[in-house]
Amino acid sequence: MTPVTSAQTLGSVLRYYRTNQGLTQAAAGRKLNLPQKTVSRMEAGTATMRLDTVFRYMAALGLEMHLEPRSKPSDDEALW
Amino acid sequence: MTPVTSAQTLGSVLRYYRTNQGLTQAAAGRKLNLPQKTVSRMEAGTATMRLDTVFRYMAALGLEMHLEPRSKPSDDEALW
DNA sequence: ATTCAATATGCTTTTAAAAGCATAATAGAA
DNA sequence: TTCTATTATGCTTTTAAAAGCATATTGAAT
Repeated sequence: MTPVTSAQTLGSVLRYYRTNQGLTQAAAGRKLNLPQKTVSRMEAGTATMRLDTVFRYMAALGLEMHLEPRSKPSDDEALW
Repeated sequence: MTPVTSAQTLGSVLRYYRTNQGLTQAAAGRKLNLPQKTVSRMEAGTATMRLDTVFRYMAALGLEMHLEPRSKPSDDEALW
């Protein structure tokens, strides 16, 4: 759905999917040994987060990523 | 196209889009002040890469990201 | 085979993430 | 408003990315 071009937006999208599954940060993180603290930072949109941490969290939420050419010049607002 | 669930696959996909645009690592990186070295590491699939570095490179290539539920249990092979 | 462009790699400094230890702040329900 | 669950944040150690300096290696063309 929402195109992601920043850590901020990525954080919101991840939070969206987590809450949709009725999970707390701690519960989601437990699945792949990510401490609640780290989940919190990631959802907050920390830009310097490590890539593998993001992929671990995506695995915990059962998500996959797709890359494609940008549709609009810069549409990186959170929409929820 | 290819679902991305790891730094490795992400690297291949980024490389795919770059070469498709007839760009060298240096040329692509120059657009957002990423040294060729960093582009090389990213395309090689360095797992510990920083998230903002990935987004800068995506911007250089005019790409956006989309997250969605995983289609298959684990389909993270490069397909090209 | 040579050559040159392109990619991979090395060393160093500075900067900060990850996670273990935790507590503080906040939101949501009764 | 008062609990309590949830989320945000703090300090420390260990580990490594980013990028400036560069060189080594590889690949593609003639």
